[in-house]
Amino acid sequence: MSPNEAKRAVPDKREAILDAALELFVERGFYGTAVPEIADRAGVGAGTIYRYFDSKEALVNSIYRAQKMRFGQVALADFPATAPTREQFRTMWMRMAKFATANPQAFVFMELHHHARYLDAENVALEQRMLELFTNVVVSAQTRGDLKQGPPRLLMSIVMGAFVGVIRSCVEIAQPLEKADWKLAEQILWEAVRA
Amino acid sequence: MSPNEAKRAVPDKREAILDAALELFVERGFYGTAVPEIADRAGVGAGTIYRYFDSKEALVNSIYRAQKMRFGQVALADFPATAPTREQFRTMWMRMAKFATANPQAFVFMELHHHARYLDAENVALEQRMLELFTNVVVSAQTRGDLKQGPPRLLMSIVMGAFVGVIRSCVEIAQPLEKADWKLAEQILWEAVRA
Amino acid sequence: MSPNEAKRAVPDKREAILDAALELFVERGFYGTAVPEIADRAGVGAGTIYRYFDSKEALVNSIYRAQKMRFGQVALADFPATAPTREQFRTMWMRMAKFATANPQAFVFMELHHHARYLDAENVALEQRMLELFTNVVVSAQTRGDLKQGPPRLLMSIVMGAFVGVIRSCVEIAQPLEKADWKLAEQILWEAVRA
Amino acid sequence: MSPNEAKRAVPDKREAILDAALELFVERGFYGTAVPEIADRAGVGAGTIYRYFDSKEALVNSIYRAQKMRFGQVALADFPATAPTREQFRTMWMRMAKFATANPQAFVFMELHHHARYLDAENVALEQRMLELFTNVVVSAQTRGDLKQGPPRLLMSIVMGAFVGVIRSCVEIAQPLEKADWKLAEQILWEAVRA
DNA sequence: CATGAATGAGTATTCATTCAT
DNA sequence: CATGAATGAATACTCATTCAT
Repeated sequence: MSPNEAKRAVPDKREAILDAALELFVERGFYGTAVPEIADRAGVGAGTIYRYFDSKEALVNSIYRAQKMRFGQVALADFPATAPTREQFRTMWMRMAKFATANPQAFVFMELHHHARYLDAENVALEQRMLELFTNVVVSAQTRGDLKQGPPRLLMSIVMGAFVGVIRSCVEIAQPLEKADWKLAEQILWEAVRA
Repeated sequence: MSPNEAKRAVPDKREAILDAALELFVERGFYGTAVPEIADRAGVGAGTIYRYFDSKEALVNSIYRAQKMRFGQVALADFPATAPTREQFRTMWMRMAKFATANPQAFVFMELHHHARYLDAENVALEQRMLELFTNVVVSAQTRGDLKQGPPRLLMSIVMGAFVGVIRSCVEIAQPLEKADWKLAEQILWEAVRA
Repeated sequence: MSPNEAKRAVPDKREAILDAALELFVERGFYGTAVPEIADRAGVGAGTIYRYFDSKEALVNSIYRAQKMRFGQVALADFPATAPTREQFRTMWMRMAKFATANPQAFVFMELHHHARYLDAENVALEQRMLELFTNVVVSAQTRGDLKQGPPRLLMSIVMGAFVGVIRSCVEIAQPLEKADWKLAEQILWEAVRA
Repeated sequence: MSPNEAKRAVPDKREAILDAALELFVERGFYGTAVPEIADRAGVGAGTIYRYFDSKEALVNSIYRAQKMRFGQVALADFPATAPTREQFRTMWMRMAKFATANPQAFVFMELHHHARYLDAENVALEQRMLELFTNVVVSAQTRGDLKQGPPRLLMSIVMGAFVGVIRSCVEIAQPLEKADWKLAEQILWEAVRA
């Protein structure tokens, strides 16, 4: 058995804790979730959580950081900077859709904790950085005359808000969206923001 | 002094509690807000809250019910059922914008508590009823061929999600949107969903 | 209408409070009874209780004092000091039975609060005085050779304990004892303690 | 070190809580005793009580059940069903005396909570069962013509009431009764109820 | 005098965190 | 390393008491 296989075969406790906490934070919120509940669902002792995380706050920040990074990776890796705007929009949207379909809870988690008082400075900065990345993309596209003029913040609020709305609706009825509907949604939003 | 003035002159403690609680629930969440904090901000004793509400849950449900009704009044009163869809859309959007601009916190509050586990049956039913009202409007417009085909739920998620996105963005930067930007947003969303 | 009649016709609030409190203290105990509950049952405002009594403790002490005095009056007034012991015993027993039958709750109340921590010094002294009166009667009877020898305290515990046992049994089944049974009980206890 | 010794060496916290609570409930009553007081006297943290008992009510019911069972064991184990009534009476009385002398507080506790509103259904049933056992013994003895005729409930009230009176008197002066006095009391009560 | 709304200290209970095993 | 029993500070809620009307 290779070390790699071992790792996958014995999923380490840290991962189990992160997964359990993510689920519970989405279901019940941060303050509505007790640490021993997390331990129970993760199948570890309550004390064990404190071997891996300094505190409940550190735990939620770890989750936030990890998911945000993963999302950033998926959404922005090899961003087709030179492709036409229509192409860029479709790519972004579909990558986000892919991530959110595969990890609906992670997506909702990020939404819920966007502006939580217990997010640490590092996460606030991370959030800020990603916002800037997206803003740059929007501004460039506006400059090229491909998107409607107007406050970039407004355009982004609309697109991201709509995207979140669709995901939340999926989570509510516990049913993923069909591929065709994702495409329809993408089409709709493109028609919304294009010049 | 008229009775009406008298009423305004004696600031109602019940109202003060509702206002303070609404603010805090938005800032910190339900479980993140301590009852004495609410009392402090409302300028009343902690025990006083229990003269007006049976429990913290009853309080949050009272707020939800009151705001949802107010929103329903504003958005749906004298709905122009016979007007053209374009006109209907604009009316709805601008009414919602007016409500949300005047009560941004109330709007965020409703979003946050949409699916909270502590919402009582009455509020769940109320929520359901309002969803149906909106759905009917959408389906009618689709039938007339004025809106894009596709799951009504999807269209609504997009429009409402976008609207919420815009409001949240305003709350984040603590600055209301200009009237012109509201019109722009309306235009954008209309282009998104129109046939 | 004479002043006396007026008093009986409009039973004053003080009396109503005392009655309500007596009942509730018996039903639920001192700490188990809330002052507003007393006010409700007495048909007065909560604040009114504090016009007549300094505090909840003062109220319970007032009740104790009043009932104990009434009981002392009934039991010891015109005590037949020169009658034969058998006669004295019967007289005492039947007077106590009469009092307890007419006021079962008052009797249970006194039992329950006999040694409560919140009894004030005056009531402790009153209790002490009445105990001495009874002890004197017992010691005299022992001296005359009419009662069994042994610690007077023991004899009194037995007789009073048995009496209380009978009363509590009546209260439990919410049914007063028949006259014949009272006589039987008296006969039994006399046979218990007579020389 | 044997397992048994180990058990005694590690003083059980559950036991400490039960003991402390029993004492305090006798001293101050159920509602007059604060949970942290119990914790203090037991030498544990306040939260610890809730690892062993669901609530303050569950705690008081646990104590009641345990003591009642212990008392039942002591009083009724190997009951000399075929012995003469005089012998049965002496046996019962002395067993009860032994129990009550060894555990005066436990005895008073049971008396105080006999009819408390917070006794659970199981304890009410237990109480009922034990009452029936005693009633059967009395009725049998009456049938044999060894006890006075009359309501069995009355005879039992008298004997148990007298017994409780004696115990309470001991607790009041914080001094156990001499063996001779127990015998005297037994003699007195026997003469009270015998045919 | 009488009231009952208002208060805040006090209650039962929970929960993040520690630490002996 | 892992545990979960133990802790005590913090929470929701109650209630004796006050005081403006």
